[in-house]
Amino acid sequence: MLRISRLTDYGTLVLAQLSREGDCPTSAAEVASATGIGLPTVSKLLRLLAKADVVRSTRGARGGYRLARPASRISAAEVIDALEGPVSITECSAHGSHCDLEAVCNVGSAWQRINLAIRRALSDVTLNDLQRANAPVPRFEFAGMPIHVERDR
Amino acid sequence: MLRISRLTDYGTLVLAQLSREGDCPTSAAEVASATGIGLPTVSKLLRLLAKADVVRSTRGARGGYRLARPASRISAAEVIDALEGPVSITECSAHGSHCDLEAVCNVGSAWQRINLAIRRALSDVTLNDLQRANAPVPRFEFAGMPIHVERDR
DNA sequence: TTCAAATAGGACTAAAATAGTCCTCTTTTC
DNA sequence: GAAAAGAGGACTATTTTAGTCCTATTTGAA
Repeated sequence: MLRISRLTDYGTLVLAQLSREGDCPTSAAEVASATGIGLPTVSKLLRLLAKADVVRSTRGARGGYRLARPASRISAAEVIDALEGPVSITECSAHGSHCDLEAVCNVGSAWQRINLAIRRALSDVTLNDLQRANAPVPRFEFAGMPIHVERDR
Repeated sequence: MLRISRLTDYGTLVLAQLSREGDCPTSAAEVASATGIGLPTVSKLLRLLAKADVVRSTRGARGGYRLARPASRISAAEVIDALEGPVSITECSAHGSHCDLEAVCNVGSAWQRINLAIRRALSDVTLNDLQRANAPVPRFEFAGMPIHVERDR
């Protein structure tokens, strides 16, 4: 349930690698060999991330990619949006209210609120957190109420 | 991103309908006609939900389905687990730690913790919450633009 | 000034997950 | 015993996702 795509998962590895490389442009090929992910796939990921301004590209010889800003200012939500598109938790909620079952459907809005809660949480998790193994578990809220979340287990 | 499947969405409609019917067994056909979802699909959903003990079935003539307990004690997480299987946010985290990139992968645990937090949030949302239709529908926006996505059908 | 190293972008294919349908069997009521 | 229901599984079609490849463009440096 609620799974991020494999590509997004790879995306975080790629970004983590760029983060390690610091500010000088790193080529897709270097990232590929450092992460073990195939070059065509890495290239595709980096292109998508560049389009979303999560990374910046430099073309030409000695070119490559680097993070568009520090890892502490890149959120998990941005990465997911860049790689999967900003879609919502249910299909119909993404269209406003265009769905065949509209007349009888009355459950939409709670899913939307759940979605919002999840997005908010993902916005609070940065690439830095994703890299650091022991960051605190994010706090979730639903309908304005904090939802209690356990610490590690 | 992070979308529940259409079947799960339908599942909540089906459950909402059963909840409205109260405690007497309601046939899949009745649910289908009340919700506008196809009968074969409704049957499949109810069978899965019965297997997970979210609904209880009565066989034979005048049989049907009813909720296994009050709507306030059925969580969104249970419904998702029943219809999509209990999987995690990333592929590798679902298998323990079997992934080709294991040696170079150091981002796993934060996703796992995000996953835990999301599950926790979904466990706190009940079918009752999902049915209550009116709460202000938050306009969903990203980077200032309302998000819509996805093709029409 | 030309070559090689890069990214940009899109088209395409293959594989996997999802959705939906259908058929047959069993259980139960009337 | 007939009809109304669920159980279960097999199957097909569709959609999504992943991954590859080709060509064009940009840039640095010999």
